[in-house]
Amino acid sequence: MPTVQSVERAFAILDAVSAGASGVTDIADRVDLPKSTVARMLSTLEDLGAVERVDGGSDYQIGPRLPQLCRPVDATLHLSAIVQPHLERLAMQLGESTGFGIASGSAVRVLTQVESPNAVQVRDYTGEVFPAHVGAPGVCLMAEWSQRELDQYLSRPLTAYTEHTMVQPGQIRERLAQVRRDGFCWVHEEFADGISSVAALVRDPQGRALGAMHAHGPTYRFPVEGDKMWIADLVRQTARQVLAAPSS
Amino acid sequence: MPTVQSVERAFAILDAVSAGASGVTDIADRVDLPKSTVARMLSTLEDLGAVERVDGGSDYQIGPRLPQLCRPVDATLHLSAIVQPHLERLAMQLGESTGFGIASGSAVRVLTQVESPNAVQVRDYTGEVFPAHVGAPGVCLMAEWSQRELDQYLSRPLTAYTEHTMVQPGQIRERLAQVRRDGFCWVHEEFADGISSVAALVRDPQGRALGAMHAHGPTYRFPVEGDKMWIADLVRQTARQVLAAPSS
DNA sequence: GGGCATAGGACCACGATGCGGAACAGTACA
DNA sequence: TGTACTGTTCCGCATCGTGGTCCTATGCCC
Repeated sequence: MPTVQSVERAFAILDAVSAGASGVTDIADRVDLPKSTVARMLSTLEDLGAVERVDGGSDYQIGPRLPQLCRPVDATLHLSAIVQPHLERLAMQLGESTGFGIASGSAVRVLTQVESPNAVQVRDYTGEVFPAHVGAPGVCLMAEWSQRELDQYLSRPLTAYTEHTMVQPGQIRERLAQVRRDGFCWVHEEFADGISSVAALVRDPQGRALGAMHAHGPTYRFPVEGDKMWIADLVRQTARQVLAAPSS
Repeated sequence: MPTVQSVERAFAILDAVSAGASGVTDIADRVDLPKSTVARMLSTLEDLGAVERVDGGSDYQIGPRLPQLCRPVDATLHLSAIVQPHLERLAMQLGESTGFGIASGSAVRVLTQVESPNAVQVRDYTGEVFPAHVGAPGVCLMAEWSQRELDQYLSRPLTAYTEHTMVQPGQIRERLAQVRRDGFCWVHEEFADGISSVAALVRDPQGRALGAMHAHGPTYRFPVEGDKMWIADLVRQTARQVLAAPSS
């Protein structure tokens, strides 16, 4: 099938811009095309937002359109976008990182994470997937599983992520019962050394769990002695607000 | 100036792919063009790497070319690439984050940072610019300034980033003399609360400072009591090796 | 297994669009 | 002021992109 020359030329020009070419003549030299051809292409690419002029001058650089194309719209991004302002507010209130995860089979995938205002903080886990039992969000989601799903999960040996990770089925069942009563879950140094976290479920108006919101921080400062209950309350309240208040 | 229709169409197709369209017919519907036009465009975009087929089938997704265009080649990236394996080895050896910064006027710009193997670590500062006096890499670079440059910098009030930041010119001059003797610099909680760091210069074969390599970590565990000297030696040695050993 | 519906892809006549040379305006520098 | 260079615009021309058509492949249903 014959290709479209104009599109090939446009990408050659984008290559040159990306590689540091500056003005029309420079780019024309690099791609071996007449200046008028390059000027017309640049004008079109600029209209499209694929390139932009540096400080309104006559030097070109890659524009915002290409990064936008690289971030494909994903159904879960919509949910992330709704949750995001709540996570940001919670991060400011607690001074720690916050995040949101959804079920991925019998694991949990971190959809989005908001950085702590502190320089020392937990690293970014966005996009990563973990077994449900090792972190607070996963435990919250497990509390919603049917008896059959739970039995199946607990019927095989569980992975310990630290020496503190709870892996005994009996203990896990007791923990889940407690989570169902409390509406939140604290996990200390089970997911990773030096990290504590608390999570609560985000539910839709029908009461189904969409995912779990969590806050986590270095154990040496989070939680402060005696603060566990109000922190858990705050996370639980924030989770409840996700689909109750308009996001803007 | 008239635009190039084919390029506009190509981007409309990229938009549709990015938005989740799957096959030729789907995309043709979304962009309101004949299938043959869309098929030809997709074939060209596929040749260019801008789109690719999902699992070799007939569904399309955004290809690797666009992210490549978004990362412009920068002269400093070459230097980063050379430094990177050294930073990675140092991060493994120390168990803390490492990084490399270069002079940017009288400030320091962090070119690259390598994560610590620890879950609790210093956040990523890559790309950020700081006044020279507030961090170990900047102080190392200041030690290379001429008397005139130093006088000019110290003639205006300096910004304190924490209550520990050294901002008195006399103290700074003494510190710089010490750094010239030692070949490294330790900074504790001056750049940010809870962070300590040590840096040493990376020099070219002519002895000129290209930038400064550093390691930093949460003060509660870095450095361990009594380890400051061997850590500083390790950073200084690693910095010396950057342009001495082949990078691979 | 056969029929049907749909999608993908190749082909080709045609004219619209893109090409590129030339000229001009603007800017920087000696 | 003159020169050199860059960016922009115009326009005649023909090449390239268009889009309708048709064929093949695939999946689904009976």
